[in-house]
Amino acid sequence: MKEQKVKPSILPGFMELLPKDQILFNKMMDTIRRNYEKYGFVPLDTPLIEKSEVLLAKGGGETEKQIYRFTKGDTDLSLRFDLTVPLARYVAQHFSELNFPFRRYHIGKVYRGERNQKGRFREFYQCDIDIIGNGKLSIINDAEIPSIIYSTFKDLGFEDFTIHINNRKILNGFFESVKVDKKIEVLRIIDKLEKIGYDAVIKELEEIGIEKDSIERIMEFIGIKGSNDDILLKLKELNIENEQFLLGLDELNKVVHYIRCFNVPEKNFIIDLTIARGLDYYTGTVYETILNNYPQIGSVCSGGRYDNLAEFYTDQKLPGVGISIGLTRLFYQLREAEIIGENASSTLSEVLLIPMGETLDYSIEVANSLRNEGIVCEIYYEDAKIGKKFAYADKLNIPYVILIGEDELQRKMVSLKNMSTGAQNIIEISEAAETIKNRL
RNA sequence: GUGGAUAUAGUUCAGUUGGCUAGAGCGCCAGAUUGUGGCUCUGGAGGCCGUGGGUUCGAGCCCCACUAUCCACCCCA
Repeated sequence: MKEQKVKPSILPGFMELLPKDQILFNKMMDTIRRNYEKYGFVPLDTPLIEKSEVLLAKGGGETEKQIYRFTKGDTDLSLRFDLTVPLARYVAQHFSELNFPFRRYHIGKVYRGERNQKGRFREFYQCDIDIIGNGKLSIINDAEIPSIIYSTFKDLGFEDFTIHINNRKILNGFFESVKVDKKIEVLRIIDKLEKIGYDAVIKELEEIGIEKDSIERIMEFIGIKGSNDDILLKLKELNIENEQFLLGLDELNKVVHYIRCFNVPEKNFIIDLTIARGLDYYTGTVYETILNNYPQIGSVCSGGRYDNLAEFYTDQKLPGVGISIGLTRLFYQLREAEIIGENASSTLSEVLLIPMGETLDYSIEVANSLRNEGIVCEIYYEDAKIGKKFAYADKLNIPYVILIGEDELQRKMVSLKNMSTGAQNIIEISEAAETIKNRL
């Protein structure tokens, strides 16, 4: 009788990686963290689980349906579905102990119980930065955010990407000026322009009952193209007298000005009147970042300005601006597109030490010396044929092997083998360390 | 929540109009004179063919139900 085994599997929508991918993933996360810290953001970590009353304070259908919610005893618990709501709670709770503007970054997992789909996960990492002001927050912050995006994606190894920038006030003001009241619906539709195309947008606008005349003006408006200065000029020349519109245009002018001060190249950011962001809490500047060689991936980093972060937890007026990188999705899609992962290694080890015969004591001594030099190494302790030990180094892509037998022990030296060239010679430990450190 | 597909070895997939003991690649294990990996060769392990019912002399294949997974819409990172 065979024992019945439990099938090893994880829930759909949860991603776990093999070592070679996890190493890449962690490198990306380190790069993002380093960039966030470079701009003076402080780290924050909050519980994965929050009280349901806290997470659900805002109410509203879509997110609420996606929340993982359960009870333990009498406690009503929920898994966080983003990092912004916990931030709001945190800032409201510790308001008196924090210094404003509060600049924090937060890298962590969030949970959404959605129907499964390609590139969509139920558990995924978000890498957020937000700047929260007490009462007010300078528009220059809105310009610094793209600078951080630029620096980060540059460091991640991308050259050709564009940060699309828009301002909700301009959109809202414009809609008011053409007498459109279904602003949120219209925003959602024009946000889809890139995806569904010009004609489909018109069709959808007709379907929700927008006047032909208004549709024409909307399409004309979102069709405004050109350089950043061109667009700013064209917007001004629309001569719209709406207060919101003019406020938004003024903000956008300042944002563009200061982005240039931050030395973000002109080719890496563009005013794009079609991006709106679905989320209804954005009130000013909004961002989306597109990798130009892979537009099908969609936005890899998005965010914007909001008026009041923590209105459900405090009377304090806390405006903020922030962005989020969906690292899990970004990584997944980069790997799917075979942009990364080509020559990935399955280990961090730079060298494998293979002891032969009674040389373990000496081998450990060698490993100690190498590690003191900052070299990542491991020793193969198991009893096996030498061929199997070399095969281990080979399969893990460990670039060097150090072979330690009786001969090496006697001479207090090591045999260093370069696994890609096959070259091998007996040298001093210090010389081996130098060789390994100097590779590439 | 709505719509559409799929389910065979660890994995990716074959499997003819229903017919003998269900196959292949990759991976895994072992070997090809025991101080040398990749390449090659030889051998081996590994399957309730998603689950339950039905049709049939006979079902991996046909029918029904269930379950699971995937894809798209909605929404989002």
